[in-house]
This record gives sequence, C-alpha cells and structure tokens, in this order.
Amino acid sequence: AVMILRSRFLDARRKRRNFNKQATEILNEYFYSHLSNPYPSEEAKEELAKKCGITVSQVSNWFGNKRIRYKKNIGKFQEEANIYAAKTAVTATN
Amino acid sequence: ENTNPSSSGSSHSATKEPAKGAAPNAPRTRKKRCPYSKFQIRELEREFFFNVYINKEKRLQLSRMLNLTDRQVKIWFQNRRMKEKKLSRDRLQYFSGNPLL
DNA sequence: GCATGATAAATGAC
DNA sequence: GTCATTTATCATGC
Repeated sequence: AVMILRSRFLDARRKRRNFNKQATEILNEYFYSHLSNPYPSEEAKEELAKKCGITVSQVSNWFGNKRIRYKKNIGKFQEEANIYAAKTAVTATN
Repeated sequence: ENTNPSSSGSSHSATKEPAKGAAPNAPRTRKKRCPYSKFQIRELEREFFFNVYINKEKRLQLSRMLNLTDRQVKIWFQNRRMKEKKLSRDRLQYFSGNPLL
C-alpha cells in the first residue's frame, strides 16, 4: 500500500493542473505591481502560497516562468499588464 | 541519440568556451541546455545511489565514460542533491497534510 | 495548436 | 559546498 502511494506521488509531480483563476489573479497582481523587481522574498512567497492555496515551490515556479516569458515577449502581456496596473493603482491610493 | 557537442572531439580538451583565442570580446554565450541521454542518466543515478557526494577520481572516470565534462558531472550531482532535498520536502508536506492513509 | 505548470541543464551569488 | 535563478524542454490542459 505504501509503495502504491509512493509511486503515485512520484509520477504525480508532473501531472500538471492549472491554478484556479483566483490564485492566478493574486500572482499576477503581485507580479505587475512589482514589475521593476518581480522577485518576492521568501516571506512574500509563503504569504502568496497561503493566499493562493499552493506550495512555495509552485509560487517560485510561477514567478520563474512568468519572468522569462514576460521578458521574452513583452508585447503579448501588454494588455494584461495594463489591466493589473489599473487594478493595483486603485488599491494603492487607499 | 545523444549528440553531445561538448565531447565530440577525440581530444580530451577542457571544453570551456568555444573560440576564445581570436575574439577579444567575451560574449560569454551561455551554454545551451542539452538534455542527457537515458544511458547517461542511468549511470549518473547509479553512482548517486552509492554516494551522494562524488570524489574527483570517480568524477573524471564518469565524465570520460559518458562523454561529459567533469564540470557537467559535478553540476549534475549538485542539482541531483537539490532534487533529492525537494523530494523530501514534498514528501513530508504530502504525508503530513493528508490523513487519508 | 499554443498556454501553462513542472522539471532538467547551466550559471552565479555567497 | 548550498541555493535561487535562468533557460530550454517536457508533459499536460483545453
């Protein structure tokens, strides 16, 4: 029984599942509000992980992928950037 | 299967950076990531099973056998140790957060 | 068919 | 040595 669970755990690592929309919103909000330095500290990662319902490693993966894919094609993310920029601008004034 | 450019030559050169003598500029082109073959992974894993830390002697021996540089073998062991640590962390979190077993 | 999350080589800080 | 990271690749979702 333990072996079954163990093997299932091992090959379940790469069974990808998309994050829910709320988690993606939180991550994008942080990313675009820290676009000049999108490197959350370990504490920030833990907080994001808790709010998103994912692990710290998943947060690191998300930011790693986001940074390079954003850098590689800024134009593709321009619309998305504007959306979250406006969203955080409202909360920043409060 | 594995067309490794790092050791395609018959010589045992250090294989550091390509074309450095004629270029005064050092663009320092990052080495392209090239996935290792199944055979290379098997042998690396086999040695990792015996000892997580590999000594210089076995490292050179392995690098010659697998057509990799000793630096590549060294870095592989470093990354492999990090992977093992992460697996342990995930295991702990997995079994602690689930009363299903 | 790409978007997306996870993993595998490779680098650099320390 | 560890470890966060960059980059390409892999595997899956849809």
